[in-house]
Amino acid sequence: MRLSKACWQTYKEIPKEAEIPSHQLLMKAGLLHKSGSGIYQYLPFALRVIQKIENIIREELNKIYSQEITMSMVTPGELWKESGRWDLMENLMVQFEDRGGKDLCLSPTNEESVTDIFRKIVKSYKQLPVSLYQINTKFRDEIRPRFGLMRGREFIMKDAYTFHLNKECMDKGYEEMYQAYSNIFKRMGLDFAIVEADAGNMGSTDSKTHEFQVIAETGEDLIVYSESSDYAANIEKAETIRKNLSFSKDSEVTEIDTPKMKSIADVCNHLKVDQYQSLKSLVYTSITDAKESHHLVLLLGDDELNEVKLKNYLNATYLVMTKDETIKDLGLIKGFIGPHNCSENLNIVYDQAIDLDSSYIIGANKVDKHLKGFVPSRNCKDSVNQTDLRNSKPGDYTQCGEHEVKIKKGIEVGHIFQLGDKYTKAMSAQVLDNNGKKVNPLMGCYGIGVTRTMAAAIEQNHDEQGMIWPMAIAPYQVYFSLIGKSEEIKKLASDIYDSLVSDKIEVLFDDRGLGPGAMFKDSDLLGLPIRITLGERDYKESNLLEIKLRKCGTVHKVSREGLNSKVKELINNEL
RNA sequence: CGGGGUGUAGCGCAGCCUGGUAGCGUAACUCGUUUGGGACGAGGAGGUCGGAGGUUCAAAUCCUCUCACCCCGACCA
Repeated sequence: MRLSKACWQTYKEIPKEAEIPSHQLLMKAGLLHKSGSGIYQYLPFALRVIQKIENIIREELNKIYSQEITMSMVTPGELWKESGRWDLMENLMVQFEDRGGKDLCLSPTNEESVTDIFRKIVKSYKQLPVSLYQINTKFRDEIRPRFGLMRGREFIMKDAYTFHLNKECMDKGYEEMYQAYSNIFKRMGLDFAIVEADAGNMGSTDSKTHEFQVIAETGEDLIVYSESSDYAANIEKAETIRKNLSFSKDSEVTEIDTPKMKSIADVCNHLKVDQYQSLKSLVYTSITDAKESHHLVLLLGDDELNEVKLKNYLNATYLVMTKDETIKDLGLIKGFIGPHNCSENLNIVYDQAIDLDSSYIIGANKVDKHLKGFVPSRNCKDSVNQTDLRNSKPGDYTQCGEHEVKIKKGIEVGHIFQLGDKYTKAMSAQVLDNNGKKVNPLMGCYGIGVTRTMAAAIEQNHDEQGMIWPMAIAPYQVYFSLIGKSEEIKKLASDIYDSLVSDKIEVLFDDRGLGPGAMFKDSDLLGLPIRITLGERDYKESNLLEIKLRKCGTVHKVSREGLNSKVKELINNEL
């Protein structure tokens, strides 16, 4: 592409709404325009990146015999009513009626559509497994779109679906997809982690699910991992253990004065003990099947509650912190809440890290009083419920107790799930097995956020000057700038450009005649991996062109004859 | 949806408190001079001040309503 013919404009200033590097740089470098909240236009260079990402995905999925299809973006409401998600997802889905009053929606995902296709075609176990995918636009009316492409309402997603006769087959399909995903992100040149994840509403709790996380400072997810083993999990899911805590056991419970000390830090400082010698008492209200119940959640004083774990443990539809007035009604004093002698309307849950036979400082349920020497196994009337509810922390150990964990941030770009028979059952998709018996096949579903991956690649790879694209997904491989204005040098540059193109090198030729500074700034901002400069003055002296690598700044001087092979070598090194 | 904020030229901002000629930087345009890290000079162009209503002789500025967008939370590729 010749820049003199391109529709491209960079900017010196960043639109104020852009807060994170990927959004700022995509706007500044003229790759993206905003159309509305969470809705963007992909300009030519962005589209090239998107297409490269898509093609890598296609190649890897085709290898595992997944077949590409395209499902309609607008789907009939009927399908969603069949699966029961029409009402469930009404906040996320844009729903509307056609002129005849029939319900329609913009697809936020396509389990229903694909199951509908499947049940119309597949009737026999001999046709299984089936693997289908599509890459197209999704619309989710997110509660709060933000961070540019990171959480748009309209976005491009690859969604794949597999159908299997039994669990064994589903596991095999899952494993293939896991491998394909690993290959996809490897080929894109991204630093990523594969982590155990929480299934959310998507699957049953025992089904496998993993997330693919691009490692980046601006990531919204926390990844718990160990360097000495292959353990990695999203913090929502991670179960790790604390080590080297020494507890004591007091012989009796005594009340102590703690005037105006409402926080654990205050009380423990006052008593000169470590915070884990106390119990943190949190009151939560869960709603399950429209029934409300209240829970007192106990954690070691320096631990934090993981709400996802609590929600899963309680099998709750919603979970909120209990309102102040309800806390009062339950006979609790905020700031001095504790598990001793409290209301029978409260369900008490202990975190796994608590040693039930040791003594702790707890709130006394009296103003300005705490209790010392509370031992759960001794001082609780009823049997004690205990489960893992805390957030993992750096310095914890994996379950086996051998590997210390750390935490880093990631951006979720891919997620693979085992769905089981949820949709095939709801939508009566059945095949005959080898006994002639009707069975509901098991499903897996697998997503990659294409546009989010583009943003994540920038989050991971940029500097003060601009973006730094990995070779495999760069809009072009080479930025070729010409400094000079004589007719001879222009002719030479044009010939070089033509020869690069005919050698199948993706080159962006800056023939706009700008000053060198402006060209270099644009080049660094756009972040193509390789920059070639033909400078009239230098070339007359030395007959050499300059090759500079965006990522490391390395410079090579090459002759016109050696240029193409050197560039090809550099490209192949990075692919 | 709750809390906070912002809307003035393509982009970034000032002006608003204390009402009275619509301003700066940058980009874009023309002419000339420039070519290895966002060149310089000169000239011109660009605005329903988010929208509606109100107060006033007079509103970007004060009042009311409204819309859009951004940030913090629940959601997710």
